[in-house]
Amino acid sequence: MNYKIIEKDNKIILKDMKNFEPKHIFECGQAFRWHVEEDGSYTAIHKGKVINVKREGRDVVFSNTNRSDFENIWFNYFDLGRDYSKIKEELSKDSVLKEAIKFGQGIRILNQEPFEIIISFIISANNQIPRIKKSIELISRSYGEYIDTYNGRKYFSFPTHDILADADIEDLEKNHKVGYRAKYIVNTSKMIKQGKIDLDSIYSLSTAEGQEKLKKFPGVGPKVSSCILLFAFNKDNAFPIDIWVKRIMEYFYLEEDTKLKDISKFANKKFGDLAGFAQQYLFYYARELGVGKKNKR
DNA sequence: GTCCAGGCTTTCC
DNA sequence: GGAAAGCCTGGA
Repeated sequence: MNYKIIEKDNKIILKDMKNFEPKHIFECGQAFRWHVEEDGSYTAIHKGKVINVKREGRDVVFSNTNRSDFENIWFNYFDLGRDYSKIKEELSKDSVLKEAIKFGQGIRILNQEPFEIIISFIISANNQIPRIKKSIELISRSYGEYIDTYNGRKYFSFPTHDILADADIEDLEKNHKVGYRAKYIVNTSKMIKQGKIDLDSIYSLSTAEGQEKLKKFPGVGPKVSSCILLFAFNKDNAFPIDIWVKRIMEYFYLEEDTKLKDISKFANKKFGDLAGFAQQYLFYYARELGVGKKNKR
């Protein structure tokens, strides 16, 4: 890797770390549990550990952690084994991506926990990011376990599929603000609890095969399954098409009202194995620009 | 078999 | 009042 690791005072510091910008990573819509602190750092919980991340000049500082957890948990979570300079160089051959990467140069794709991501993206359908975050927080507080307090804020683990399989649908719907998605959450959790679909088996499947399997869950369609594959199962060629990506793809590459399947085919052909990374740069770019609002018919 | 319209909870702008 | 990281159902 292109950086040096220093450990001190319950912190891990990566010196001269490139391609790592907390704002880009945590606000490109892939993760919903990162809380921004007053000093611009971000705090979240993953695998029963609370961590705080901050960029300080040329370095990135990880607080409330140690060498062992960093190597065993966070190295993989933050995708630190991957060469993002190479990915950006390859994608920059396309002029649109070259511009998009200027906006979100510090984006990385996190490796998150499958069950939490499945439920999070079921909630994301026809929803807004602030509200998605709120629902996930409420669910964790009610059904997860208290783990730690950091900077005055309590952190709770995301509940297991066994817990959510037995949750009350009306309680989720009303008190946790997920609305009609509540039954999808409970029924998906039940399918996993009953062993109808083995999540671990998806790691070794192709993207297309994994997508077919995930779409068996209620509330999971083409877009949500693509997100799950990209953000939890390491499928780099998955290309989730939400309203923003649809707009920006039509704006720069295709005509308006292109069918989702055709956008998908185009993206896979154009970006190939890097489609997932391209999607993240494009999504961030589209939202920064507000593409589509001005472009709308 | 594919395609498409309409409905869905609630919050945010 | 419209839109929001869409999906499900029913009918053509």
